[in-house]
Amino acid sequence: MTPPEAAPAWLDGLNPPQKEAVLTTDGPVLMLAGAGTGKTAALTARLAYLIRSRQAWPSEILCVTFTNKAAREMRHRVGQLIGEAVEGMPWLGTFHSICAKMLRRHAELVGLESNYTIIDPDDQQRLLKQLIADQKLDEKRWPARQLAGLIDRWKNRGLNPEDLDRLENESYANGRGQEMYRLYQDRLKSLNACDFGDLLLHMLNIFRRDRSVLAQYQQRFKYVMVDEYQDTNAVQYLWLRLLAQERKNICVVGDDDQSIYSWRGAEVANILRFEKDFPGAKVIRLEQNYRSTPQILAAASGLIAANSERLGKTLWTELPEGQKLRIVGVWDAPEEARRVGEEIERLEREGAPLEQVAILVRAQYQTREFEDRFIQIGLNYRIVGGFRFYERAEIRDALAYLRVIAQPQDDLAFERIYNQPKRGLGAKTLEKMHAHARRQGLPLAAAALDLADTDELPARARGTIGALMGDFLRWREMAEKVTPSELLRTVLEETGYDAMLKADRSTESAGRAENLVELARAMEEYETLGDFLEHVSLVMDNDAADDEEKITIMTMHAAKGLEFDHVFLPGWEEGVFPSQRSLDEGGLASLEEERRLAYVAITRARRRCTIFHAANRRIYGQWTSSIPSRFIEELPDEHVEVESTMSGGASLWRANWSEQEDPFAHVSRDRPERARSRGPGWQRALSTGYDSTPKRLKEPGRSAASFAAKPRGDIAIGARVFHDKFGYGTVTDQEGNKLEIEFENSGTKRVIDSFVKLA
DNA sequence: TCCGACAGCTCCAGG
DNA sequence: AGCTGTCGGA
Repeated sequence: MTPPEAAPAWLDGLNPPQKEAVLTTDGPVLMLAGAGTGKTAALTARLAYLIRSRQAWPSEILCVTFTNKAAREMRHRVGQLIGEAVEGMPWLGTFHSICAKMLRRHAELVGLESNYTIIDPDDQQRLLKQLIADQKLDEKRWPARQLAGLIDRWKNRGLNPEDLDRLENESYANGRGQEMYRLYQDRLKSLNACDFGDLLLHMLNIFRRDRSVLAQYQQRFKYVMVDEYQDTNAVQYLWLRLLAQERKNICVVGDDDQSIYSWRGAEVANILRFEKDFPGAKVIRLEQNYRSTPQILAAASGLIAANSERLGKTLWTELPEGQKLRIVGVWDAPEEARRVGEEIERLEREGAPLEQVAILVRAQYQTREFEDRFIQIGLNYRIVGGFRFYERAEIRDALAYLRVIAQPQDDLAFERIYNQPKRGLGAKTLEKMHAHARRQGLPLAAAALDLADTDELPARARGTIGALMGDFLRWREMAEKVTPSELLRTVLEETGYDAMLKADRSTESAGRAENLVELARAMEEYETLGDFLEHVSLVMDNDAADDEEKITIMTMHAAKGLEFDHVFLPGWEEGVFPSQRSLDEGGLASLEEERRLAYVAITRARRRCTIFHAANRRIYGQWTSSIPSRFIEELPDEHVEVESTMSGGASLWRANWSEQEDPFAHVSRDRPERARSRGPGWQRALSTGYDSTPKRLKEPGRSAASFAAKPRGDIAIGARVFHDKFGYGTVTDQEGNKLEIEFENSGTKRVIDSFVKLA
């Protein structure tokens, strides 16, 4: 280690513990950083220092964040510190994006190709639905949603199908959990796809199985840094530990009071056991808060003190006193929105920048009321999170086309668009394609191509499919020559998707067309289709860069790590916040997590924080009355001021609330973690040479492209066969897997051999 | 095959 | 309330 003789100016701006964190580069470091204590500053300074002092090249530092926002922020700030000279940082990003990048290089080790598709939760559920139907399970009793949740949780814990114990297995469809999980994983492999959870689990499996790959990354990463360490789940923890255990130059930053992702499998215990995992770890506490006024800080600290299991820390600040937290009780949700709107307009008149104003809600559904109101009064707002750009139907359609072009095995994408826009292909056709695909072990698109040349389908459908498949071949060739965005424009034009939107005179269709234009524009930054598709599934969110001044509406979760001068916290009512779900299930642990969330929310505020609670609110369309959140009661009196627009008002509610008893007597249960290595993976032999390289397979008089498939061994010319639809017949010709058959009652037809039985 | 009516579910949080 | 999936009719 070389302490710099002339410390750069940016090091001077740091306080002693921050400096220590920056300069302690070697060995394990645990930075316990309370809200607003400048941990991002310390982390970025540390990064810059490592690079500046030549202890590591940017490419030798692994820096993991939780959100894209945080990654972007860090990239930006490091750039400012060390200048443009350094080409980005290839290994700075979220767990998922870093793993996706690694997995592209080692895909074959888990039976994937490097152009694998990353499917989103929507695709995941559709896939599971299919599997549930295949297995003749009652989807009503065993919803796909539930299975998806279980699989996610298993993956978060680093469990492969074979790692499940009996108890886990029992948790779905009377002991078929493991079987369904395995089927799902097999299906993903055959689609050359993986879900979000797989990105991490696959990499963990690779690291565990293949020492040389692990060693390669252990060598590469001289330093590892992890932000929001309290939110790492088991699989992330295991992954990190493997990567860091060789050099032990790992610096993690976290705050147990801000652990709000246990629903995603995060284990606060990870931060508590860091010193055990890395003996001799240096623990550095950042306790000076630079963000909030003493009033805000005291209120938040008073609230979080109600939690039991804490590492404990004392935040202090040198900032001037400031104003107390304000608690406003209103009659109903519309009034709440009205009040917030008025307050923001007042702030605006006083000259406060709208960028410094945020409304933080517990759940996404709360945003609607504010949107309605703000549209009415013409207040500029931006909703972060929620419906992501790429979750809109038209965007998903467009992406589905691109996915099929990039990766013909992507059945989910093909299924989405084979009849979108409507081209007269319905459920019957799909069923045929599925049947054929399954029999031949082909991707759906390949099966479609196969069927286009036969008499299995009505002539019309055949022609349509042939044309569509021809289009895909052409687009696939085009993809090599033109930019992704040009390709998209062509596809939208040639499929008639554009025309479909134009023909639709509804109000939304114009917006949809705009979104597609926006999509094409966003694609212009990308050189290859693959780059873009990965980006869109992992990174793209809808806070499109715009220069207009806007207030921000987002969830408390999304707000972690951010700060605003003015923060509004609506909906502090029992059942909304803490949420009903957390009250119904999860017991004390769950309630404490809600309280941490409240702590996070309040500590986002720099200068002013206002909490609202409404007496009435619609829930599922039903007007429901509610009582103020217990968290309001828990705020220390000396740091709050209460205001109510109703007679009796909040103070009365507070009094009433105190009478309630606490129903959370029992403590949460934790299942022992089980995670071990799995056996050798299996390589799925991909069917019959179907790949993304366009092939010259044109045959005059047939559909644009034919598909070379292996014939069935047991059928020869002259054989007598039976077909479900056409009845008995005799084979008169054979070409690959296609037979010409003279049927006794249906004339001569071309059919696929898998559709007939030997008679 | 497509479209509209109706029933049932949801709304906790992210990559 | 608003969305999605299912069912019956053109």
